[in-house]
Amino acid sequence: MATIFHGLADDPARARSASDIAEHIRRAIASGDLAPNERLVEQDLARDLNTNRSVIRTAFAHLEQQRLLVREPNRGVRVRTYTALEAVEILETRAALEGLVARCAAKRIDGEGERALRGIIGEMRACRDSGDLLAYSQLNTRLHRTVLEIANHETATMLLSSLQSQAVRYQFRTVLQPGRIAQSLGEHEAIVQAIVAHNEDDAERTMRAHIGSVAQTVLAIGGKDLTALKAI
Amino acid sequence: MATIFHGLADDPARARSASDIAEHIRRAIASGDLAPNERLVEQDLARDLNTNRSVIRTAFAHLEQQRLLVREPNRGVRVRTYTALEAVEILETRAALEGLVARCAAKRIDGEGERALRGIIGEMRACRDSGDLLAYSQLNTRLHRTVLEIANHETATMLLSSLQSQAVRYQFRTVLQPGRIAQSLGEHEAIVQAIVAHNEDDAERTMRAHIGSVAQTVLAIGGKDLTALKAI
DNA sequence: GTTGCCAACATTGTCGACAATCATGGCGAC
DNA sequence: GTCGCCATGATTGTCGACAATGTTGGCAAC
Repeated sequence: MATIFHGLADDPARARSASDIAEHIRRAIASGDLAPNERLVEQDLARDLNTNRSVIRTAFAHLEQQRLLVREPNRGVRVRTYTALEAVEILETRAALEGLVARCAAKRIDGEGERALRGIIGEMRACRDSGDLLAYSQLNTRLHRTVLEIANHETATMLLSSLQSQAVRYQFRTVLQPGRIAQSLGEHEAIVQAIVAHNEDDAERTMRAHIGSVAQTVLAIGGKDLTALKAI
Repeated sequence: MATIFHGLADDPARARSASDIAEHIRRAIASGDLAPNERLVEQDLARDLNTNRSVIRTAFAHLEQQRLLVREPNRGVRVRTYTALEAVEILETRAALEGLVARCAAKRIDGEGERALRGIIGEMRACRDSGDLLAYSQLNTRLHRTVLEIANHETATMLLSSLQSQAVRYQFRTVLQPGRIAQSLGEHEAIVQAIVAHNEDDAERTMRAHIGSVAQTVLAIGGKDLTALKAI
């Protein structure tokens, strides 16, 4: 049997911790090296990754809790399959949670946070003008993370990161079609405007509208080939 | 050293699986037998619960992901402490998620679901008249669970159960003060009415108002002695 | 040809032993 | 008397071996 981790088993000599292994497997799932429903055998992974079964087992335990793997008793674990329905569910849930976060951010925003948000919006506008989609996508991630920091809502942050880790099962390709960038920027501007104005209702509403818009785009592009939850 | 699980180590001969052990520890935390910040030693638990360290370790891995335990590298795990701030966060997050769930329930409700919800409301009214607080509290749990089933939203259900498992850290005492039961019933009636009318906006709004009301009650009663997230 | 049983195999679950790491307390130097 | 170092002990992290379990394939009976 060929190794499961083709080129991924780099530096076979180095020992790795359980969380390293878990991250490794997560990437393998994200990149498609591990197919949905594929079975993972503890002994094989231990050999391929130059470690032992205990480490693999604890890594599995973590990934199992993050719903990336499913365990069948006495039969080991499989890569969890995802459905289009589930993609929609994840986006709906993100909308609810990010709405809450935006609301908290609007409540707590201060001068420093306002400067940070306005700075990112400024850079986004530059990207729109230069047409740099990749940079825009990164700014997008940064904007959402900044809102999370301003909100300072540990519980929501944790749940959102859990959703994010499930989203690795989608291929990350940029969803930014021509035209979408302008719409996305407009939505982001509305969100920031509401937050800096301490307008909690508008903050939640615009954030939810934004993620709803992303969902529409994803579904329109994706169909069965669901791509890119990343660029929100 | 005395055993950590006083009377809890019932039937010391029976072997338990990792998930049994995890449930055991969860109860111990909920009941207060394990104090916040208390350190858990793998060897001791393995002895007290008549099992071995491997089982304890996998149980720890699960509880750690549920944020009931925190691990310090090479120092083992502790019972996670919770703060009043976190209690508020959990309620806020529940409100956001249950609002989403209520919305989905309003979208999908059918004749069978309507009968179930109306049945529960009927029983609740009987409890109000008879003053049976305990039965009311159980109906309350059943109502929320039924709404979850109608909504059929796996992702939100999972996140909510994760929040619930964190809430075990609060003492379960009934929060139903005299007078609160009438208010609670009114809120539940409004939620059910919105759901069966397929009114998604109202469903979300009333559910969020309801949980907000619970939060107020909990905070008013609790203060530092936060009790009873259960009776919502 | 089909069905049912049995044996061999593959894989997970369990367990104890050893190694690595961190905290604690004593001892001596200053 | 206080500070810093070192030895000791306690606990987690790692590892390999064995037991339990489920699966697969072959063989025989019908």
